[in-house]
Amino acid sequence: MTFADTPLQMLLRRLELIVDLPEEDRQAVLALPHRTRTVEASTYLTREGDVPTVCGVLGTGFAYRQKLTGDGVRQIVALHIPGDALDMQHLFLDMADHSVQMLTRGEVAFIPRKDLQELINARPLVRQAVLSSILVEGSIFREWVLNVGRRDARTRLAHLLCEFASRMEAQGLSDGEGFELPITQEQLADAVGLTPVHVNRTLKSLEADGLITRNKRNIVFPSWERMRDVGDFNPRYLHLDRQLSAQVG
Amino acid sequence: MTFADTPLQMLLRRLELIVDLPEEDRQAVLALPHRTRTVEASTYLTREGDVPTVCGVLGTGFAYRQKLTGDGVRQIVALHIPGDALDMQHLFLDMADHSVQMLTRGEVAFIPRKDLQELINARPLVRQAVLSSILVEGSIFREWVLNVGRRDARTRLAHLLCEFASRMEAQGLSDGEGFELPITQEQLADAVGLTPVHVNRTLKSLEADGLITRNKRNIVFPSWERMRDVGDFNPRYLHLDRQLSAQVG
DNA sequence: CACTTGCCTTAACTTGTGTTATGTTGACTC
DNA sequence: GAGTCAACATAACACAAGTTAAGGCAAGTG
Repeated sequence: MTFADTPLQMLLRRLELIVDLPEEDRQAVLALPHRTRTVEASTYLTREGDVPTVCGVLGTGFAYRQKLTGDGVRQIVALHIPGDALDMQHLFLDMADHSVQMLTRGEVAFIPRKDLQELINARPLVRQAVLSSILVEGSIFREWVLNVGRRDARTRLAHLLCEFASRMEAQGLSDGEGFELPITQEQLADAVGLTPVHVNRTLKSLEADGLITRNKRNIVFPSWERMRDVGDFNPRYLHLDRQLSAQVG
Repeated sequence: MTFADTPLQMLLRRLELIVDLPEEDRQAVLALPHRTRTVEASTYLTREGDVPTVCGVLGTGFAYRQKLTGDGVRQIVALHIPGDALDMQHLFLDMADHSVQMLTRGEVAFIPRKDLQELINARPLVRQAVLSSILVEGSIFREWVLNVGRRDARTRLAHLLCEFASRMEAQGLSDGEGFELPITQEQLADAVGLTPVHVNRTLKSLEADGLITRNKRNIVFPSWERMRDVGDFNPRYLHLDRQLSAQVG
């Protein structure tokens, strides 16, 4: 685990989880114009209604996407970990339909959208990798609809924790069973469509049943298998296996 | 409204809602190899776990995407109307993470996935249109997470009806205020994450308040404005305005 | 025409989650 | 080291939505 990687290196690593890239493509990704900045927790990277001009890439720290109902009730619709691109979802759209906000302080590389568009236009394999990762995000949104629509509080929370752990591990950011979930219970509630009070009850119940151990915001699964069962978690929708049959040409 | 259009013509119309295409690109879309078939209601077009090889395009009729929890509870994660492509979401993925099923009988053109991939590789503007439509679908998924996670039954149902009406109108399939929603209350329940009984209660309450008029499965909004308010509906997330700033090059 | 079937409707009762409110803890500040 | 603040914790109560069950109705079918 090399936490010293630059955001673009993190992005490249992510893309190479999807497709093998020739050296020339790898260099082209790393050569993308960008400026890297450290941003504080709760900084907005994109606001609903904005015209997207840059695409942020998370090097360190965490972020989330959120939407609001007409009377200001929040729903978090995605959580992002280092290596995630934060504005691919707006890559070809004229106006942001949701906001992106930092969950923690972190390092973000901002790539002009135009350069990213040009890169994927010029390089079919990079394009395939980027498009695949966009589609995987779509798959995660669908799973969230299912999670919020059809699972009870306990299952829903466990599912979210499993997803987070899986993704961290796939990106090489988890050393096994434990991980830090740097999120308040209120934010957690907004991610699973519950109230903070009920999230608290439910976390305590998971803990009482020995399914998780908490120490501040550090969470450990004593048994992955049991968590997987309780959370009705099947990682298929994360498409973590390398994409093969989709090869271009 | 020309209902006699072929599925590919419907698809082309959809793409041209997003970007203007030169004649050459239009011909290329229409020349995509395909076979068109009439399929019965509840036919599966894709099953979770399938390896995607074709991409269906709806010419007539309606379809939906669904996922199941581990104990078989269903959540419908998308509704599709004529002109929608039904497997763009799997265009670069190796395995289907959800199922696609016909809601009604309808005409579907099946395009080999490979040919579609080649088309968008070869033609930047077609690519931009297809990618935009994939991103718009992603935006709709996010709105569904918000809808199911944070809105009460009444608002949630009204929102779904507004979305459906808007999309039908954008595709030129609605003659104004009324439309047919060819869906059972049970399916509606699975789309909004409620029980059929509660959907029934809620529809009746909307009807009692004069917000909708029902006649079999035909629904009329006496006042769009009031429905929009009750459903907390802002069509921004549908990105119905033509995409301009995203022009390639 | 009786029979089935799928869908809609309604009612009585239950429950998971929301609401409101108060208290506790630990970190930070002046 | 008293004061402030954000986050977590807990309890009592309320209610929106779930559950179960039964009846109605229209469209098919033999």
